[in-house]
Amino acid sequence: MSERLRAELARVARTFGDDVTFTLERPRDPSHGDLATNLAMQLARRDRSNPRVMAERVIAALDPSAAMLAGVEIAGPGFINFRLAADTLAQEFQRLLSDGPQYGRSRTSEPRRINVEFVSANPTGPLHVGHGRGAALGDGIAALLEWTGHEVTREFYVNDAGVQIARLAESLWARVQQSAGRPAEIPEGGYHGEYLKEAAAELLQREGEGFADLEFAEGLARCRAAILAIQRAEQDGTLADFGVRFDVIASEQEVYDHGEVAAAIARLQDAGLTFEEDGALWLRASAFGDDRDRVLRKSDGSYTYLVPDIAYHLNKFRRGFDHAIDVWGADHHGYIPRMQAALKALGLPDGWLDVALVQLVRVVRGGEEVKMSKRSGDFVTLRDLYEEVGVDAARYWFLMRRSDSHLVFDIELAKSRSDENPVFYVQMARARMSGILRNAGRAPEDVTGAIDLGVLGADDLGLIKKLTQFPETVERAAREHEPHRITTYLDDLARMSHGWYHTSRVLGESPAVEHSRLLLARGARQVFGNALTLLGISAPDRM
RNA sequence: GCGCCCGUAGCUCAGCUGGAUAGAGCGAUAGCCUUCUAAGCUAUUGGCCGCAGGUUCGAGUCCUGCCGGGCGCGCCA
Repeated sequence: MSERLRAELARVARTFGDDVTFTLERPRDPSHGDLATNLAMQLARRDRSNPRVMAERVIAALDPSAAMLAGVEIAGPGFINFRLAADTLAQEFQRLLSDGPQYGRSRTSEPRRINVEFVSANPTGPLHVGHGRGAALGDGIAALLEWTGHEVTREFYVNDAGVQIARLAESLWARVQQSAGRPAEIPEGGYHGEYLKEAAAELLQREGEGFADLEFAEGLARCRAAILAIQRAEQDGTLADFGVRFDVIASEQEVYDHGEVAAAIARLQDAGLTFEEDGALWLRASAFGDDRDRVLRKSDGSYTYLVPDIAYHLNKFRRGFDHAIDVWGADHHGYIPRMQAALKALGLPDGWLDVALVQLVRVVRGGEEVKMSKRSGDFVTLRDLYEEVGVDAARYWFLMRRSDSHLVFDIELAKSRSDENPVFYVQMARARMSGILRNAGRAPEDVTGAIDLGVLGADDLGLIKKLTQFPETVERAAREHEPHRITTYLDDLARMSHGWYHTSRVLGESPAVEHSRLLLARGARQVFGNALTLLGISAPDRM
């Protein structure tokens, strides 16, 4: 809605010189008009002149018809406040109705191919609550980017080549031996979980008793493949039931097998970015923004975790992505500088990789914290969580807060059917809109025609304005990679909708009012639905 | 010790590339409503935006130092 005015202001700004940035925003106080700019103050700052005088010059240069303006005034220290032509709001609302499920989508002027990598959990156990937050965030960021016109690939990276998976295979082999009635011990640093006993029993049943008689190397290799398949299937199932699907599952082992790890090392060496010391090979990371240099190849000849990770990111770059976003747990933040240093050293564009961090989640039941201990058994898996509170509540909750703030997940509250539960509150607001249309005996898409703002009151108009802010909210959330802006918007919209529901009767009003309010109910229902869909949350017509 | 994140109302948190008088929910207090779905509305209460400087016409927002909390600082992943 503000784009034409912004363009016109930009044109005027250029006539005063081309290096001026300005904002155009909705003032908090409605008496300040529909939109306000600080352009005159920015120009005055540069020229050391009087902002109010500058504002007059800006206004004189402005073409009111180009921006559909009904009023312009100078206010405060030099703001220019604009009032839009009365039918601007009605026009935008009609666009909401005609765009329907597409409302809120936009086409960026710079569409990019973007890879969003998230969850990427080790295949050594079930996904926990923290992975859930990463899943909701990554999927939310991906959806936002799609909504604004980017081409997005959702990717999951499996660390299937490290020592963790080797320990897991050894542990499983030990369980197989035990199942076959032979003495065997879980190795040092191995996995003691019950699920390995079950996996061992299954394996013996499927492969026959002779499986336990295999030679150690062969048995281990098959245990490794078996446990990897089991864990991957388990994680994929958990994510699929959570509504998250990946386009690409990338494997660390394949990065090795395809020679990419060796190639990455060679490339770093050829570029003179490495040196040898104490029998190890080091990366000169400190020359590229890291605090210190980092080991690439240990003195025992094996690689550190960093190397396949570098190779993997090069692989993503080679696949033609203009931009990559990684979602990591906040406990890995110390890893960012060395990754960025390596990519910079290899000549990737600045800013190519963006790392979004998710803070850990504290789970609370009632008032009591649920301790996350694998040993004690009251460990809450992601599946446990959403089977108890529902996928909708879980996804909404994970996205309610900025990802870099700590999140308190209150299971009792997320389960409750009350207005204290934000998810319920939002879904209820939409269900009420559906209810109005249902009582009117009208399908939403059959409520058509023009809205008449003249017959409506302040609550109606406030709600309409909020609805028409949805597209800019999506754009901003996408630009900042911040899905929580959508939940915050939904919460505001729900509050306004519940208020409207009580003050503004629809059915039984005069035909003109009833018609316009039915249109409003349809529009509100649409925006709620679009926003919830974007976040992967259902939008039921009845609660 | 060094680095990163956080610090906003009693609690949980928003706060738009620096903008006009810092907001919401919950809680508390008072009243209203009893409904197109019961979880609704209004008012009141509540803030040295961690502290101290600085930059700016203007700072919750940017810079510096300090305080408090979390996390990370391995030839682990």
